[in-house]
Amino acid sequence: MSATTARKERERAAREELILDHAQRLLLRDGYQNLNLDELAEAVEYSKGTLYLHFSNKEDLALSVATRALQERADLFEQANQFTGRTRERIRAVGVACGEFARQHPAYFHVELMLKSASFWDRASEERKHLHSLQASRTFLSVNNIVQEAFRVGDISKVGTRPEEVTFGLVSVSMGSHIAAASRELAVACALADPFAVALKNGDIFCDGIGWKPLFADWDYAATDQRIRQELFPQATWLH
Amino acid sequence: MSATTARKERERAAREELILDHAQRLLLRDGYQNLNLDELAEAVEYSKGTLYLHFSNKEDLALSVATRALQERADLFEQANQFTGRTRERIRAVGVACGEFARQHPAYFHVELMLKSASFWDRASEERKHLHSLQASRTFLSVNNIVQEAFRVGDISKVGTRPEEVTFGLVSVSMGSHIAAASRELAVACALADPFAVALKNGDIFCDGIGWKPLFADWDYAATDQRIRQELFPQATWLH
DNA sequence: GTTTGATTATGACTTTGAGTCAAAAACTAT
DNA sequence: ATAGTTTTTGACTCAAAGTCATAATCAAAC
Repeated sequence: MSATTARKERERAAREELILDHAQRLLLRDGYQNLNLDELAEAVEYSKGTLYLHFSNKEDLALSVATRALQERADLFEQANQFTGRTRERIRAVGVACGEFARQHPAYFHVELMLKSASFWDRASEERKHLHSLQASRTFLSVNNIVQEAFRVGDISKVGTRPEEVTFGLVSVSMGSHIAAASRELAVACALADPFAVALKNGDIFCDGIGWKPLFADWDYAATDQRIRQELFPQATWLH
Repeated sequence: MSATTARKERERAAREELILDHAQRLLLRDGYQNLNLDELAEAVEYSKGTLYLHFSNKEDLALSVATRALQERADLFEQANQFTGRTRERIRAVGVACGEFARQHPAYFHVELMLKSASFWDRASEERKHLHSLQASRTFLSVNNIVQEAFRVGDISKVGTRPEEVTFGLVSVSMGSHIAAASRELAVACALADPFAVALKNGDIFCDGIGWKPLFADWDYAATDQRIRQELFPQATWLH
């Protein structure tokens, strides 16, 4: 690749990031339905045609926004995987990372939900779909690795249950909690103080339920939390 | 109200059901984005204008489809509430009802997810929104009643936890499991045999986690299941 | 520094489908 | 049968996604 082509490639990538930045902002403000490509073109100061040089259609664009966020999430998960300690402390680090991500990206779960609509996957390009599933695998493996090890070292010893079932449960609890917390009506009905904390708490209950040692009552997880925050998120400001 | 007016009202209601039936079918086949009102008008053999005599816009129509399904769900939940036995057996009856509903309405969770998109609630009519929240309350209360009683009789004795938090957890686990199970990729990665059974299993784990007595290991829940199926769903055919 | 051919960007245009409303059809009461 | 009222219609408007012929820009050769 010549020097010129390399520069062009860089410029193209930068423009794509610019488009994604604004698309994310508008998506967050208006939702997918009301995302207007004429307005987006206006915002990034390129023509609508140029948008289509990057993305094959609106779904493809939205999927890319979601994938970029998912990548950041996967990065956080893998970082959390570096945390040292008992396996249950490590899965907790992933839980905290997940909450931290949700705090920083209040719209992410909305976007992810949007992706569950079948029509999306019909229209998005194969390439973007592949990139998305790559990042999805990274988050899945981050969790599953820890669960596997927990079985290996005997911190989980539930007979008749495969590691993947536990991973599936953890993902379900986490996803469900965040989605449910995002539903204002339910959050109000349940008088939830901190919708992010509730996902962690539900995770604790689930882990206790499968008997993942050390159980919540048998360990100082407040200390673990503090260590997680110091080691993994030293920059973040913790209000509680 | 005169006899004529009464008849007209009946006819109008019947037409609305007809529209909702076909809308549900097309929504299931094509998703919300690709639901075409011209095609729907064609299918129900009324003009497009007539659709707008019933629903103020496309979102309003989709919300109505969702509400109708939710009503059926709330009916099942309230039926399940009649089940007699220990509180944990009763919550299990609700769980089975939830799974039975998911089996009968494979699209429901997709539609419910769609509703989480903010733009929906901006455009739907106040009346339809109210009807929806009414049905949502019914399902919430069905679960919350049992949880309250479990605290009252001492089957749950977790200090520092309010009943509503437990209810929120149960809803999260159930919703999360069904959504996660609907995601083909994850279900395949985890090699799930029965995506419906997994929601129940996750519920068991969660209940064990909060120490809801009798614990899963201390009671013959297979027998409870059989009783639930005989008493609540005698008509259904059980493959397992 | 000008020409030329290739690449890239544009925005006017096409198409699609949601939502409207004046006119037509159907119904009701006298 | 007729006049007045209500209901239904589908051609129309309008907004926004997606296209593509043309314009602008760029890179290499002379």
